[in-house]
Amino acid sequence: MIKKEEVLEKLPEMGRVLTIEEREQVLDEMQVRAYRKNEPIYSEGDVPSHLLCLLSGKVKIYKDGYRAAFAEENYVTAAAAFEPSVIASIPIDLVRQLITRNPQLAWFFMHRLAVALGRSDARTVNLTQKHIRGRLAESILFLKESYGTEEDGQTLSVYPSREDMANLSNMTTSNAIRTLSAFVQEGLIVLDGRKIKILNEAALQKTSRIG
Amino acid sequence: MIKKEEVLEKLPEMGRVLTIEEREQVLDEMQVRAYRKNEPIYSEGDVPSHLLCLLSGKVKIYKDGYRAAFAEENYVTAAAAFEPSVIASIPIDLVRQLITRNPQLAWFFMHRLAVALGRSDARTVNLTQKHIRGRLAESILFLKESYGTEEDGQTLSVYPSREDMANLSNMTTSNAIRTLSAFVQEGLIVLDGRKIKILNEAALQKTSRIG
DNA sequence: GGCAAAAGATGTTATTTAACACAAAAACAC
DNA sequence: GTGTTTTTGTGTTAAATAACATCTTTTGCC
Repeated sequence: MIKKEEVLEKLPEMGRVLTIEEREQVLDEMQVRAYRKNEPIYSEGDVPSHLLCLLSGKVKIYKDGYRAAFAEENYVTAAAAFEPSVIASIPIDLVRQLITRNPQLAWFFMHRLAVALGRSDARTVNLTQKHIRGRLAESILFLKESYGTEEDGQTLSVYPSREDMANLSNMTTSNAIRTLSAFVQEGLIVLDGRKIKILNEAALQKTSRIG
Repeated sequence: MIKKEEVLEKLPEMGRVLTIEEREQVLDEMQVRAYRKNEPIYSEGDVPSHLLCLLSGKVKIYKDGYRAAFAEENYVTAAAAFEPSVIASIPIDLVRQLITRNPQLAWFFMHRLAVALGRSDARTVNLTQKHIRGRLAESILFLKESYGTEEDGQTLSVYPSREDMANLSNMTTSNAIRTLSAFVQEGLIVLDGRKIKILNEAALQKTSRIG
């Protein structure tokens, strides 16, 4: 069982800009739920009525998470737990209320949306302007930035399948396998099953830029 | 000379959510300026200190406009007037103040950012999953949606060069020229210099989907 | 008008990447 | 364990698209 009091501490940056009373209200109306591995969280076409916050675990989102509720569109993607995960859901009406009363929260979300928009545009450039090697190198670096590494500081702490890597980098699974092998040959990375260990990050960054 | 009073009327949806006093303040601090054709508006690396609103004319933006100021990043793109244009610039500090006091304005911007993020993601899919014909067809339809048509309801009211079409669709100029010609052969469009007249929008939409 | 520069058009070739076929290995079920 | 499915790996072929060369037409400028 998850204690709600512990949850708000984890609501990453959002909790910080809330007043005591607002926190109370969030705790009151929020639902917290655990998901098993591969359990669906939302499906394409669903109406987003809650702001979803991933508290722990990992989720495979096919496009995005918190965007749909604000755009007042339905989900165009689906999401499922990638490993056992805990998710808090806050009714979007409450979020709207809070934003109305707390301008700092409004800035918080605007800022995140604007940053996400910049990233999305950068990703478009990455996927359209770079060749296979550059795209795959970028994906590996992206995974490191997003999820970090194990204690050695080199091994990614996510273990994506070759197919996942292919989807992330917009290429066929065959080409992801082949190109990963090439990176191993060149001493950029080491593979151990699905574990990816970065040996030469500088060279990987260079590959991401020039292919 | 442009009268400021006339300007606020034109600030598209933003003006609507402002109170009388807020409008006064915007009018007071806002600068309005005309740009000649091809005159640069901002350059890559500039620090965005104002919210820019295009009042009339057309601007060629290489990536986006109002995003950078909220993301608190510098411009990663450049923009120039595509034809004679008028632009209002509102200090971002004032916008921040207004948002703090007027929650509706916060919602307005959040909504737009969220919608733009959805579009950006859709564009990524468009450019990565579709083949040349699909991408070019989509670009033509996009231009119709964004800028509309002349009185005949068929001729686009923008006149992009072949190179512009190529950049928009992520292909070489040669291929843009060739594919546009193919569309003419197939009776989808008619070309007259840079004018593009849509003859068969349904078929164009089908081409955009299936290539 | 006449020249220079830019834009448009078209054909040929080279490269990249997807598609496909198949085999080996690993994960999973019973 | 044994059979089954999924994932991974590798080679071959075919398709899409970029790169390049060349020519024509249009545009802008003096």
